Amino acid sequence: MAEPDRVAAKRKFLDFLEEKNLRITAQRRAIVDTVFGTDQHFTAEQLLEWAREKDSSVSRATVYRTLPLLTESGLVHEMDFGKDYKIYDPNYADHPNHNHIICDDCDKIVEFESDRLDQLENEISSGLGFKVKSQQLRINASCEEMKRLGECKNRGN
Amino acid sequence: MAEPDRVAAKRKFLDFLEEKNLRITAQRRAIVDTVFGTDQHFTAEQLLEWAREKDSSVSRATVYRTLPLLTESGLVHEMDFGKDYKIYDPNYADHPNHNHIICDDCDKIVEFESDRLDQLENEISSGLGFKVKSQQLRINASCEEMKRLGECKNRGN
DNA sequence: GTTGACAATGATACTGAGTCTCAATATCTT
DNA sequence: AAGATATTGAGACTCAGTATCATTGTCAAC
Repeated sequence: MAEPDRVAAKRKFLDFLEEKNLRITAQRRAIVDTVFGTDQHFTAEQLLEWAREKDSSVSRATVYRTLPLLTESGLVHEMDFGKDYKIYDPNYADHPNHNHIICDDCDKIVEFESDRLDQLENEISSGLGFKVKSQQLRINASCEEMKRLGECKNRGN
Repeated sequence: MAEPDRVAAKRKFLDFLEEKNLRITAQRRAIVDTVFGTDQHFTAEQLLEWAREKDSSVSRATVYRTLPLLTESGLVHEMDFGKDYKIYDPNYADHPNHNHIICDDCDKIVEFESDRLDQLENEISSGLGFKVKSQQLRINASCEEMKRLGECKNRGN
């Protein structure tokens, strides 16, 4: 969340490109600057829009081509909340394995981490004969009740 | 999983339709018979194909119209594993709140339940000011390691 | 600094799951 | 049997994401 982390993440991604002998183009720069210039979740379409503000030549195709590189590098997390589009999370490097609560009332997404949860998942998986590669706990919830009581506690997204 | 449960689920759904003043048509019968005649996970397109074997007049539109009724009734569970199609689980009435491990190697899906997990989820959610409406833990895993050791333990799907 | 191999690009056609529309048909009530 | 209306199938449509391809940009070798 702090500025240095973002800068570090950006550098890590540029290193990642270099390692794979991929070129650092103006469009990729615009996309990467956008991604690591926010801590908000975003969709591919939003990323296109934002990146175009930095470099109007960025095309939809390039955004969709760069997104897999970002997730492959481990710096951005791709998430599927059952909508017909995917959501990307640029905070993943800082908070690996975090999970999400989606409020069905106000569409806000709240992140949380839990060591107990991670531990439980590993226990269950190995008990079933699997090695966990990734996990995603999605909780669809309602803050309606909370609103009734006052402010809903979530911090937006 | 026993036969009586399937029959019960089917009756529950027909009651559900009646309560909502919805009609029991030949097409819906074919769809319902299909859904509660298997314990396999299925996609909308698979359901269409199977239902058409019972009644060739079943249309894609009707399948897509009936699916939300099935999930609304609580007897079928809709799941999203990050593919571009949804997967439906007719075992939900028997095993509410169960979760899934998807093997990235062989695409098999294994179900599991955990009271400890349910409890932990509720704790976390209410701590954050939410009331859980539904939850879905998806674990992407590998049985590659398990295969190396012998048979992978999962029971297919 | 030219050159050339080839990575990367944008425009656009395409895919495929799921939705919408609407005229025709089936169901249930009375 | 008749009317009110829920339901239907066919097919047009949507929209996120993918594939294609001719053109352009990058970088290493010279």
